[in-house]
Amino acid sequence: MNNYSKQREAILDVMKENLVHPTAEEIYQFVLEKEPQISKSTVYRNINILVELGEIKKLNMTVGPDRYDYLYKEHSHAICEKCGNIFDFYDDFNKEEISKELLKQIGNHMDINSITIYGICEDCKSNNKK
Amino acid sequence: MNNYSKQREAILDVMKENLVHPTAEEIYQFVLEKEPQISKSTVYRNINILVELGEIKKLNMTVGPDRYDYLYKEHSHAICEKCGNIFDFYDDFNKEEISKELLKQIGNHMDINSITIYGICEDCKSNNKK
DNA sequence: TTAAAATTAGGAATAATTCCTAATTTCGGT
DNA sequence: ACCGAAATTAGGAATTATTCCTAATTTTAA
Repeated sequence: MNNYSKQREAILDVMKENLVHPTAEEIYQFVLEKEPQISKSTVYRNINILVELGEIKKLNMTVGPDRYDYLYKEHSHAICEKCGNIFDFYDDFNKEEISKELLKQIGNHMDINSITIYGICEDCKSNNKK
Repeated sequence: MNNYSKQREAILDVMKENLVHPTAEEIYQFVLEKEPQISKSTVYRNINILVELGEIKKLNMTVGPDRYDYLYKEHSHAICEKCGNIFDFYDDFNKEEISKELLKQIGNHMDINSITIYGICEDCKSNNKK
């Protein structure tokens, strides 16, 4: 795993150009413009490889399909569990500190990749159509 | 939405008895023992209702299907992105404080439901079969 | 330049979840 | 307790999201 291919390049380019947390399907649609013959399985396979390589990040959604993010700059995410909106969040609270706290509590080291906050956003609170 | 049904009751009971973060399929299997005629769609529908009612929490997984948790006591989760292991995490770092920070950054209120940490656990680090 | 290894397109297969419908259960008012 | 309206159910079909399979093509590295 890790040979060059213009398809994988195009997918990474799309991620760099679109900082909008696209779904796999949306990435596929964007990439089609650059590589009209690309197949969806290639998109999925390469997304997974790029996640594995740490080039992009998978955002685990409560609502709808998972989303992906290119980390041009280290940040975390706050996700609305109702509408799926994602708010970028530049950590002031510190991973190292939380990491130490976590270690104390679960008696287990963990390499922290990200901290995600799940909640209900302002709009969903006011448009409360429950 | 919100009439009594023994099926929904049984699902909530299962969640209270099994503090193991089951998947929807696992919940279905557990509930079958109490309600042998229950259908899977009923399980899915009621899981969603219980999440909506705030009785149980949905855990958004990186690997495998999503999991659910009954919050017998308020806590957060640290999830291994490789093996899917979930570590319960009793917040010492304070939601209120993070909430204020978030507000400053994204200029938007949000009711924080949970904070989830994603990373790679000790075991996956050492058994590094990448 | 060439053989091995990796990647691809395209579509089939699988997994997870939601939707549909007619029958049953629950609820609220009397 | 009875009755009509509203909610819920079982069962299965349908949909959505993702992975897997295969033969052909591309990339790599000697």
